[in-house]
Amino acid sequence: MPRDTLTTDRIVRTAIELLDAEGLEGLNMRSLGERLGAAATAVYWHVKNKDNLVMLAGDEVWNEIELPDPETTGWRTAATAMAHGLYEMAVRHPWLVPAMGVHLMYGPGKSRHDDHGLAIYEKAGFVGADADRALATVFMFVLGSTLGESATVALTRRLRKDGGDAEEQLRDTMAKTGEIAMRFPRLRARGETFTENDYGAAPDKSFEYGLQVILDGLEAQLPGR
Amino acid sequence: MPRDTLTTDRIVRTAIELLDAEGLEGLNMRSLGERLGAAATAVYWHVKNKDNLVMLAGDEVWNEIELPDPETTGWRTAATAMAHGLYEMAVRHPWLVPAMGVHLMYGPGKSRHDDHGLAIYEKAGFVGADADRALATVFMFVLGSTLGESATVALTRRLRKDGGDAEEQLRDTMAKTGEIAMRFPRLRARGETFTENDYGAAPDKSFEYGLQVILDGLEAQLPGR
DNA sequence: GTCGCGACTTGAACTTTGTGCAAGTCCTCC
DNA sequence: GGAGGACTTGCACAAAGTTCAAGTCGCGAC
Repeated sequence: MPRDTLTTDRIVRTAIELLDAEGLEGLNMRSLGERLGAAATAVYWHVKNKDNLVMLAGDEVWNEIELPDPETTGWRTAATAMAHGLYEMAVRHPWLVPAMGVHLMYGPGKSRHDDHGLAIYEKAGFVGADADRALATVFMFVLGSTLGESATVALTRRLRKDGGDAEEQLRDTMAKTGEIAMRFPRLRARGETFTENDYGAAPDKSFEYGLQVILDGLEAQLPGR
Repeated sequence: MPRDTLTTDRIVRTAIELLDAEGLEGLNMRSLGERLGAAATAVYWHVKNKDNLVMLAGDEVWNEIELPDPETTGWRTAATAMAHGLYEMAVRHPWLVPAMGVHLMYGPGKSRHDDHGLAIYEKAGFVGADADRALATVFMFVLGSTLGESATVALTRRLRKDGGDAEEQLRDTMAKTGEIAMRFPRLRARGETFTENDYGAAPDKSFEYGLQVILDGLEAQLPGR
């Protein structure tokens, strides 16, 4: 029986927990070590450095996404399901998309996902590089859509940490946003319908709308109508 | 004649320069101070803290985007131009999109851009919340599309800073990526066409493809055909 | 069994960086 | 010319990433 030792796997899983709870800038090696019941620096034997750890974590989470079979449901249903799977995963791990802008993510997890995505669009009738482009179109849209959510999560976390006045500061931020918006006619027109959770409530509907519009557009590209 | 004093404006412009040159994690208050010819902490009189500075910078850059007039060119041309403007701006400032995932960006610059975007889609025939959704669809796609570029820039900068072996490490990274890809049938099939600058060359074409597909999809939503 | 070696862990220490603070300097207005 | 506010500075501290030399543990060879 080997000594109760750290493994890269356990480190990555714990890092993901910490990232989910504390965000990208909340993750630090000391608390990671504490959570693992080890010295902070013990991690460095298993993982090159923090950037590397984030990359490992940022690949691992792609494994959470279920891969629907396009044979049984049709490609469009499968594509929708996969887009939703990605969206929900990215919202569950709000550090992922920002991290993808700083570290090139690649690895078995993302590759598994990409490969299946290609399968779906090839099944739809896209050939060669067109399948890549179709996949990328949906993909980039989904990732972009989660940016706002990530920022909101990060903001509320920061406010909560700053002190008890999270509510007040959030209201303050919203007020300033609104005030600026008033200077622009179309934004002002919307301001009258605005509620403070505009950033929190709208995205879901907007995401679904955009996704279906994009799939419409892709469908129109297919040769067989 | 007032003393040659710092202004928020000059601070923000210098911060943008530094962000462009060194990236999000390369920006630090000491070198910013040095560049400004002032003590690092002098900045704190004008700006609350670093996060705040990044938010100011992250709003300012939106002013670089030209706003095409949909009356003279037609909405679709205008929408395409605006999407390109945003894409190029985001590539010029590769720290922007990652930062948008961590800080809620808002301010006069982004508002100006958003307002004009709404004008274009309203001109196209989208009414009320549909204009917001149409704009958001294109928008999120563009932002998502720049993520990969941002990451590549950040990676090469990190490699260059680590030492002279940037080339070697980049090749190493690519090799590992390829090796993993080999385990998945569709990725492997592509691997044979792969060149090392796959990440650098493909995006442009892919972006244009996706953008036009999305505009097709949006056009199909319009009542008057 | 014990010796040795490689796998793994630890604690101390160094460095970088964000930021608060008290003291300073400069300008303007009375 | 003095008072007060606008702005700047240097010092100092704390948080966090990382290195390193010195451990400790367990297994296989003799």
